[in-house]
Amino acid sequence: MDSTATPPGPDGTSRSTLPATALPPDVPDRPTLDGIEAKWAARWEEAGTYRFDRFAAPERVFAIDTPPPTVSGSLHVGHVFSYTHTDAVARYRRMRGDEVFYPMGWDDNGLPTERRVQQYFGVRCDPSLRRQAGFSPPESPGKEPVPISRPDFVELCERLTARDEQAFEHLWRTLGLSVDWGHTYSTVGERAQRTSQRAFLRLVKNGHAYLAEAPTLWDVDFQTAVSQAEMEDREVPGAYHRLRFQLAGGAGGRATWVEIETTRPELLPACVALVAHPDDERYRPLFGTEALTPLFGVRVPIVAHPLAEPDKGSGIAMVCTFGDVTDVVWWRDLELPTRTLLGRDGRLGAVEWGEAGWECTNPESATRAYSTIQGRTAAQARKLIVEMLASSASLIGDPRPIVHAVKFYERGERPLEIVSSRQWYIRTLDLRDRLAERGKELHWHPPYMEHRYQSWVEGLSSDWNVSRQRFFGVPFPLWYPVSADGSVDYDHPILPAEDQLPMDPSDAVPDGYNEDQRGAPGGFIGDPDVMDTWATSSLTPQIAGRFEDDPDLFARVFPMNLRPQSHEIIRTWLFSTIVRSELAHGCLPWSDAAISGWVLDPDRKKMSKSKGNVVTPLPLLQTHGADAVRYWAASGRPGVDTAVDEGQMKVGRRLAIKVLNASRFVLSRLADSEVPAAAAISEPLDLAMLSRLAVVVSEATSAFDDLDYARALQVTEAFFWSFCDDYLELVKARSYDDPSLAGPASARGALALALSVQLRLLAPFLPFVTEEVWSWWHEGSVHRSPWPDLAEMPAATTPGDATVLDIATEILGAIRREKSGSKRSMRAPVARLVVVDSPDRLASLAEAEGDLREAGGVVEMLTRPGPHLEVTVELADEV
RNA sequence: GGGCGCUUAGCUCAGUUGGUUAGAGCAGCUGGCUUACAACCAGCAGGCCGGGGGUUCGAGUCCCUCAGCGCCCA
Repeated sequence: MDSTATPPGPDGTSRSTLPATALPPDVPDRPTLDGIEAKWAARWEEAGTYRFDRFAAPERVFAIDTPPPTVSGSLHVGHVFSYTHTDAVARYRRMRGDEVFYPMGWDDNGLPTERRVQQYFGVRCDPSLRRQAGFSPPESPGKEPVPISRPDFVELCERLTARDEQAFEHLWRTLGLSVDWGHTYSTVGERAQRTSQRAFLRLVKNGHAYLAEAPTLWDVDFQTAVSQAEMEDREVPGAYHRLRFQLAGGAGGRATWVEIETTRPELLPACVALVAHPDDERYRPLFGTEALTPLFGVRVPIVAHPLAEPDKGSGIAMVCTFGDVTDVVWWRDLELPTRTLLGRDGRLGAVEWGEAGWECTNPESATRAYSTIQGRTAAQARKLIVEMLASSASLIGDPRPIVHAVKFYERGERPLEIVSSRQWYIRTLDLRDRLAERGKELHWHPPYMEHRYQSWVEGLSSDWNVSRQRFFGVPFPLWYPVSADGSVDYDHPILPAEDQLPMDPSDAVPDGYNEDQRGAPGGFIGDPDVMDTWATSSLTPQIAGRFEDDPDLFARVFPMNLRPQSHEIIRTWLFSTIVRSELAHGCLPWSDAAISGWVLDPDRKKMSKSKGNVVTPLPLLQTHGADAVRYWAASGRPGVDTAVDEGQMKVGRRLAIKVLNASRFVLSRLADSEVPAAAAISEPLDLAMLSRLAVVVSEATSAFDDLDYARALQVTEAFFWSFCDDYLELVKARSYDDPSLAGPASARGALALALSVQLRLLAPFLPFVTEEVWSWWHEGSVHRSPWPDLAEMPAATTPGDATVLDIATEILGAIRREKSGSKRSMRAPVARLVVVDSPDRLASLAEAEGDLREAGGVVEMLTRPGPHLEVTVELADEV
């Protein structure tokens, strides 16, 4: 066996990848990149090149929990960017001998899919409807959306997402992701539903999930609850309104008014207290007394709470149920009553003034005032109530315009309201300290990304609301008993057995009941909601690893090694996955998290649909080729935002073409006879080149071990170009000589080894061209060949010592400079070359003299000892 | 308001624990078809390393401060 050709594998066994008899090489005359994506994508699939060995020992498994892309969203160049990073690492680990578990998932869960289906088919989900036998959607969307049952709606969602998944899979295969397509999952598929429902039931049983009626962040347009993680602040214009409240029983020379400032005057009817800071001297005398709301005459207590800000407005605020999250804190801490105003549709509901909870001094005038705003949206009501306040002299001065941060659902268009509703929660506040610890245990790449996680954990203010009032998603797998009087008993949910999962309670019937009893007194009713998409996405390790469905597989792949994702979903996906893993397994779901940056548009602006600057990836892949696009992506360092740069893709394509041509040249030098073994590499210049390459191998290896694929690429590429430009030129003439001589044999051996090593170093980045070239002279895939190792180098190689190559290259450069400066061809002969340098360096030079003279066309070469390098080049006269 | 990151050539970016004259690619300019490659090659030019202050024999690198950009959290 040829030692250059069969380096030992990482496990010490020899993995035969380079048969010694693969020559003469089957090298095309005009090698091309055209069509190699389709060709190799198909062959890799056939050969199962990236198939995961599900019986691999756990310590050999490298498992990747990769983001399932949202299939109903558009293909985005950002996908290509970050997935390439992960793929490069996956390919590296595979070549290192790991069994790489690299499944792909599709995120088809949630609102984006729901909306797309509504528009595409012209339907509307009505959860109160029963499944229709033999249902088929309208031929084309009509004017009015057709109401259909939840199971039917879900089926349409599945039908549409199946199509979207194909587009994504096509993209990934074109890009050359080395995923095992046999392990694909979807976040709303049967397996995901079962996993998600089972995990939820277990949380219910052990008390980590609970049902509660509580103030809930609510989007009035989507009419669904929203969790803290889906909420964002936006700066919007607003105004402070100064309102005068009469003090109840204020007499005897004391002030009879108090003035508050509010940005939400329309919530005045929902006012339940006035609050000031306990240390605020201005209001201290008022604590414990009461005031009357203007227009409505409701008595509200004046109370103290440290969250009241003395510097804000007049220093005293009105507490409403509920204007913002601070109101909720005050309401809870101070045990204030509830006066609910806003309904789920975002409009002011009916109020019986004077009745219990709405006691007031004059029900008649309160009713009159309220009738103006009842049924209006918050924005409409605000205008109207300001007019009324102004005419009743309760509004002091003009509203003061400000810009302030208001909470929005990240997909929403109107500010979030807070309504009281019944929701399922997962306890996260209790876990805060442990979650912070887990954040410290996780290896973050780059490390500073941990701050985002920690600040999120520190800022947690509520348990995780996982109920969503939507249709497409994973249903809550439970029912509630309906009492004899028709009221629903939420305190005693009916849980199914785990082997009944997945199930939809709007379709399934609990044991001991029959379908007739649905909704009837003494019967049952299904939970109408679906889970937050993150309640399912947070289980991707369990879904992909088939937790409980295949415990043997799960034990091999979990905990996983790598979670790659972008930074904006640290608080959602990364965080929630850690929560679920902590609750279910008491450990981190993965050891390392690689956080990629964003892709920016060519002008370094953030891409967004609304700006219309989203770049789609397929045209780029078609124009430049997959390897070229991957090259651009892999140049973006971990965590760094990177602009789409077609210039870089062109550079990548040139690199790929260079690989073709350089390989063709090297292999043509090897065509005539057997490839010499590493032991035949004896020329100092060849050994020097390999010394430098040995350094590249170790640098690329340690960079990859640190998940710094970009650095691995950079050192490899830099070496490759100098290898082509300098080393190949220096050995070219010698490599053409009689192969039975030692010099030419050494050159040929070094060329073969260097090419083999470099193709393997480049394989994670340029999987197509390296495989193409590899196939010219090897059986098997370069992607299953062993990662280069210093043990492959000839024994005489000294990593790092490349003096012979350095000095020969320097002098070749001087010769080229002279020819270029004299505007002569590179072939122009050098009549005389004089080199002055230290005796040591001259000795090194002597070892490469023959090659240098051939490469430079040097007729006569003289050397002289001196203090530093000095080169004189005398060109021959032009003929 | 608290925090994180960035600022180096016209552009995009490297630059390790402080250590020769700060690097690369692209773009630009000047040449060259050289039996692997004109989808190529050679060469040249291009920098107050954001501003200021400090530590040090020595700072792009460490500390302080200011400014701009981006992001996270409240």
